[in-house]
Amino acid sequence: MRVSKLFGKTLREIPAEADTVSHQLLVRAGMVNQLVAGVYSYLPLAWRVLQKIENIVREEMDRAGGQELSLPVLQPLELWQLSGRGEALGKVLFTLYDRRERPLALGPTHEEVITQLVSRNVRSYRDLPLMLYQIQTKFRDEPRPRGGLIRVREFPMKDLYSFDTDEAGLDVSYRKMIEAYRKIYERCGLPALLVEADSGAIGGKDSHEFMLVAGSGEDEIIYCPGCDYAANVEKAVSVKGNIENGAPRKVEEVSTPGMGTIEEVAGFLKVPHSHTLKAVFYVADGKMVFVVIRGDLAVNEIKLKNRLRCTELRLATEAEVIEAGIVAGAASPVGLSGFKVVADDSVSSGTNFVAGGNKPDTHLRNVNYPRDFKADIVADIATARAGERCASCGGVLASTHGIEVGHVFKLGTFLSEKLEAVFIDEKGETHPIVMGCYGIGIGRLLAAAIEQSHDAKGIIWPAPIAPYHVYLCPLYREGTKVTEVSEKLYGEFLAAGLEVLYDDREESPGVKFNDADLLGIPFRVTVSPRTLQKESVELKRRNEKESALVPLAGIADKLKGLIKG
RNA sequence: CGGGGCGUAGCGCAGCUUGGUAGCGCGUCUGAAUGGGGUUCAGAAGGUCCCCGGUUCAAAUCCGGGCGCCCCGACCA
Repeated sequence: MRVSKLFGKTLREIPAEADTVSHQLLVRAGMVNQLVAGVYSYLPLAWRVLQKIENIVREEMDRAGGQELSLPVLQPLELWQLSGRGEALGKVLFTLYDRRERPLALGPTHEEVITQLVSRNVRSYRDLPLMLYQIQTKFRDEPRPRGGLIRVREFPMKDLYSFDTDEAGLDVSYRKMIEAYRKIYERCGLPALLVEADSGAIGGKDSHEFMLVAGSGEDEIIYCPGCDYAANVEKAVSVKGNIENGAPRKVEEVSTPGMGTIEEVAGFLKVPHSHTLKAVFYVADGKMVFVVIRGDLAVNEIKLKNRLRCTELRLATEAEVIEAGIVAGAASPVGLSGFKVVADDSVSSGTNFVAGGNKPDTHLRNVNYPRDFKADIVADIATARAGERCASCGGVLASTHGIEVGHVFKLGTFLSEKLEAVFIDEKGETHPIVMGCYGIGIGRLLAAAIEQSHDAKGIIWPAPIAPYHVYLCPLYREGTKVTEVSEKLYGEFLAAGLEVLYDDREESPGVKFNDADLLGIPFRVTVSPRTLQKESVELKRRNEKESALVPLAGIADKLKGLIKG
């Protein structure tokens, strides 16, 4: 491709709208253009990268036994009501009406469609296992698109769905996919970390995410430097430890004038935070929930939501708390009734806690579970934090941020049950198909690759996904043989199967070099009177500082070798 | 949905406080010189000042309403 003809202009200045590095570089390199919030056009350079990523993904999916197909974007809303996930997705679902006023959704994903399709084509255990995938545009009306291509509302995504006869089969498919994903990230130059994840609105059991560790990442990862434990903070667990505070004593009331927060109460009574119990109030699907947790810990709303099995969960407003007759600042489940009480399992990790007295300015000492209060649910609902102990090895947990570049789920049978995707086993018995699903956002992978690999000058593409292999850069063409030689080289490179960006513009060396760096093409070949004097060209790798003179003869083959290697 | 910011030429911005009909840099086009890291000089084109309404002799500027975009949070397969 000749740069003079390439559609897309490079920008010197950083676009005002872009905050994230990958976003800035994508815009400056003339690769993407925003149409509305979270919706982008991909210009030729970006399109080439997307296709390369897509092909890598496709190859690995095929290798793992996947069969590619194409599914509708327009989906009847009923299908989402049938699966029950329409409600869970809520406003994320783009909806529209056809001319007959029939409600439709733009597919945010395709589990429902594929399950229905499979239910019509699979009858027998002989048809299983099965892996089907598609690489298509998905639509999600995200509450807040951000970070350029990191979180968008319309985006290309690969989804593979596995169908097995039993859990053991699902385990096999799941492991195959994790392996395939590892290869994909490796080929894209991304050191992705496998972390345990919450399965969210999609439901199901096991779930893992692949994370690219990056400061700009939206997700917090809790990991253990001492072992291989790593989890999304939504899911992460830690050792809460036992709090030694003597044998249970008799409850006594203490006056705590004006003391409301754990900070204040603990300070006033001169006890550590871990010797207190904290009460937090939530509204789950419209009902007040009373949550108790040890004073030094924080509630993890995702865990809480999962335990409550509710669709909507939010903190109760001050007015709602008062309305419910709760004494904010001095509340505890002791002696209270009429609320659903959820306790973090830390309430049984110690004795003689300080808790609210359910009277203004009053707290209780020596509160013990379960002696003094009961809970409807006792479970881990705490947020794991860096500095706490690892549940697997006892090491000290650390925290970092990451960009989610892949997510795999063991769906189980809930969708196949709802949509009646069943098979008949050897004994003639009918069972729901056991499902898994595995997604990779292609555009996000592109953005993540840039986040992972760039410098002050621009993008540094890993060769397998670079839009072009070689940037052919002639200098000082007028009155010299540079043009002649460059044109010849261009032809040779193309003939050798190299992907070449040929900067045939009348620009100064600075402009060309800076554009070459910005676009991040792995190899730059400079032709100038100076190099031609020595029958050579200058070869420079984008990711290295030094360049070298290389003889003209055989340069195409040499490049070919370097790119393959 | 809550909080904050922004909207003026293709891009980045100034002008708005104190109303008088728009300017700078980059880019683009023309010409010349230059020649290894965004080169210099000369000239030119390019604007519904986000939209609607109001105040005024006069609105980019003041007032009201709306829309859009970005950031933080909520949220987010």
